[in-house]
Amino acid sequence: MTSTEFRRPTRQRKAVASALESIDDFRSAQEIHDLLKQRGERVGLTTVYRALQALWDSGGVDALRTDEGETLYRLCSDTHHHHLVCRECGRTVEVTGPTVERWADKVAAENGFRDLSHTLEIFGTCADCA
Amino acid sequence: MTSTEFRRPTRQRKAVASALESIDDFRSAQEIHDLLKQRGERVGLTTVYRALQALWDSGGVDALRTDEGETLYRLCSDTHHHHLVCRECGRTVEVTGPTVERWADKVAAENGFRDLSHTLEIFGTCADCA
DNA sequence: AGGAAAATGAAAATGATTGTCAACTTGTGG
DNA sequence: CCACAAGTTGACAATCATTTTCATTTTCCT
Ligand SMILES: [Zn+2]
Ligand SMILES: [Zn+2]
Ligand SMILES: [Zn+2]
Ligand SMILES: [Zn+2]
Repeated sequence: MTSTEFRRPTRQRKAVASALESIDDFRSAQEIHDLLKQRGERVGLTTVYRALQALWDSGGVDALRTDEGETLYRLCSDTHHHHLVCRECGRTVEVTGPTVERWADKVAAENGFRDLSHTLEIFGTCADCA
Repeated sequence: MTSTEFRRPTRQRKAVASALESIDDFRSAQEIHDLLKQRGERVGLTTVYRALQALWDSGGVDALRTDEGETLYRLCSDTHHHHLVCRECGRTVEVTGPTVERWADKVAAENGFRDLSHTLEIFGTCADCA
């Protein structure tokens, strides 16, 4: 059950993965595509979308939805965590903690819900941008 | 600073507000539009979008983003809260609690972030759908 | 009444994402 | 070495929610 990897590690898929490794914050599929173009890697936009989707499916990346409806991706650690995102510069910090996890599970269980998952994003202005 | 109301309470805006009052769960702009059409209220889709946007701006409604990129709206209470959403039937429960609020503020402050806000949605399968 | 500001809505535009499909690559077996 | 099948690619078209445009209508105020 090692669906973490592509079925076939093609040049294009490796390029997308490599691009993700070279950046720290969230980027859109189109930005990844532009980055690859700058590097001279010729990868179709459609393929970038598919590669990111595949990485998401396999849990290799984190995805974030902007207010404008864009999906941003970032290589993520394998532990469950959430994000602190700066509204100004987009800087993100991974945050973890049992507190919120337990609270979410508890309140859901109290309402008879099963098979839980949750999304949590914290937005603010970081120290540098304040 | 009573921006909670429309600048002008037109027939169309009252119709949208009325539609929201008649339903408990989240609906898309298009669904609201269809509902109004069924009621015989003639309101343009664009106007429905604008009315919902205005209600959101003024804090009168809650908005939720689906995986498919649709924005759903629901009349909401005026207190800060989050949602427990059933993946199957879409039933939603408003949940509140200081625990998660304090945790979010604390972890953000620890990282030097200011002017905070956050989004949190819990998904699961409700008792009826299990 | 009369003019300005606000609001409406039909139609066109936007823009991210997905679908299509012919061409291309890779792996396997004969 | 040579098909052949399955996997993959990418240019292009299609989708689809939402936004823009802009001419027309309504509301508000004097
Ligand atoms: Zn910042
Ligand atoms: Zn969590
Ligand atoms: Zn349910
Ligand atoms: Zn909260």
